[in-house]
Amino acid sequence: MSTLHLDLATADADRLWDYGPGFVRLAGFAVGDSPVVTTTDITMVVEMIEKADLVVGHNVLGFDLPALELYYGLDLARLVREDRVMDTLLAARQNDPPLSGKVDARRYSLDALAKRLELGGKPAGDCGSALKTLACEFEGYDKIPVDHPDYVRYLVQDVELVRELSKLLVVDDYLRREHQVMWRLGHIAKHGFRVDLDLVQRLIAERAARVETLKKRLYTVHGLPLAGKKPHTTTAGILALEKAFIDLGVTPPRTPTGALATGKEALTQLETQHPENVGLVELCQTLRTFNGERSMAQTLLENSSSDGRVHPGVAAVQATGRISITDPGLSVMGKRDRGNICERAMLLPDVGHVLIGADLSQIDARAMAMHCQDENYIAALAPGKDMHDEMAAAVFGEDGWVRGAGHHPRRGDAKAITHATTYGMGPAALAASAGYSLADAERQLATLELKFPGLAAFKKWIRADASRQVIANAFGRRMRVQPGKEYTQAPAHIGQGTARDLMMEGVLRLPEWLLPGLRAIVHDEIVLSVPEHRADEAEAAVLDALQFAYRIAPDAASVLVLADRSDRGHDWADCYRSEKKGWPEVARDHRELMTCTYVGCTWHTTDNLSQEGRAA
DNA sequence: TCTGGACGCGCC
DNA sequence: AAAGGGCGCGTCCAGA
Repeated sequence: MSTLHLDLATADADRLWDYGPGFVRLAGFAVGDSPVVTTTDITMVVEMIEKADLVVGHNVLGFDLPALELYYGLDLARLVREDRVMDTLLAARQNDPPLSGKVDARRYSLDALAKRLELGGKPAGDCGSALKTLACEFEGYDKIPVDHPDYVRYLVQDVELVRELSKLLVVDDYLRREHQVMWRLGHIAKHGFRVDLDLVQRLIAERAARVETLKKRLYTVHGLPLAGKKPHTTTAGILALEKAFIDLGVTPPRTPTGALATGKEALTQLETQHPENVGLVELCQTLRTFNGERSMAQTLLENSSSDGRVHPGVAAVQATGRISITDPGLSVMGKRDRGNICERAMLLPDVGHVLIGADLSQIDARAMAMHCQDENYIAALAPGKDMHDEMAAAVFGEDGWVRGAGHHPRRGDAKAITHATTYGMGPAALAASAGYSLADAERQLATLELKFPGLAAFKKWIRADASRQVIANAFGRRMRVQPGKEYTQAPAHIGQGTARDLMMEGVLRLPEWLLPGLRAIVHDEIVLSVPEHRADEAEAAVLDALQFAYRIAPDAASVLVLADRSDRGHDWADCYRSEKKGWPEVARDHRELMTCTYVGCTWHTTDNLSQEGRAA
């Protein structure tokens, strides 16, 4: 068995996808326990990799091997298919999972791991690491002489660290599966998402104009400063705003920490409390409009490569294992709001392609059902049933609901309660968010416990289990729970983490010809760009992959995983035109009209039309 | 000049 | 005793 430990020295890592030849500058490798070799003969290293039984490296699946695939034709698909890659970054996260939040964001670098495991750290320079120091000195990672002794020493040390680290990491079945998963998701970064740069430019200009108007209004009417991107959140702006509120006869709203509250909630509350105060209502509305201004178009532009595409980062860094897509953050693009769902119109299928998509139905609830094995809960998720109707019937009774003839009148309330219970929401918060009395909220949560005893028992068990700090989901993903937060985090991690792995099960079941078309994963949704003439076939394949029955143990009851497909789109927003029937502008056909007569259309507004006509 | 925290927006 | 989870990004500010 020959194991090759690998690390590359490259130009700026951010430019992996568009730097061009010369990106990989120096390779360091060690076979087994033999000394580390460094070389600029990258072709030779690729040949060594293809001969090795196992290639080991830190983030090799996310960086080094894709670089060698892109620039040197490495057959990465084969390496992964034959289980010949071991990524110590993936392994480290499974071995020692991260807490939620940002606290653990820097715990998994090779440096940090080496320090934590006492493998001997790296000497730090002026700019941080030794490598950064060199990059500073020579003004660019791609300007460091490849024979610089510090550069070579750094690379040698990294390969040695990888080798030592790999000896300490446990490889389990989940980790092996995770390598397959992350290789597949790697196609999202590799191929990128095509951007409508003309539309991006137009939206940037329109936003700038709107922001200017808002700033001027706050300046002339309320005496706020004009400087800054958000004057009302600067020190001077806050002072002026406090004065404006007092002048308008109200006490300035506060956040829990005592700062001036300028958020949606506080402003809406002020408006409802003082509807007759015209000046105040105007101020609140202006501030809310300002808060709502986002710069997604700017972000897309800044992350676009020279190929006219964004190549986002894709990683499983979250405490639950959920997939983060960043730079740009595709998972946080507009969807629910009429005002910003058209952000997705900036993302396009490849030329000659259409975008297709599907989302998993109530996947968090199904994940909970699998784990808790509650008969009633599983029954509520049976095919043909509407889960929220069933939950409504369980909590509120069946009065006023005729099965098969429309939804339960309190379906919407039940939806919130189901969500609340999975995440451990208490009666007070439920009452506040849903507008119930405390007693009603208490009764509803209690009813839920009675009707779904298995669910209640499971939550109790997993909370206790979390006292060991690390819990595992049905697939074997290990998830860290913060001590003290077991009550809410433990069930939530199971719901989210298993939902994630069910989606990844679907990704693993996708036929390989679809992988180059992968464009985004948004937790329970998957988006692909496929050739228009193969769209039927692709949609069938995606639904087939995403839908299956799953049992968490040989003797457990199986639960179905079901998916709904979205529309074929000529841009990403276009995929939701039937889901958002009331918003005609979601459809690309509508957006291409010169003008429209729909009241409330967020595309054909007078502001937009006055720019230069939207339908170019 | 850079970085981390706070805040507030958005997504699931 | 009570307890809503997980994120990314832009902006501003304080502190190094």
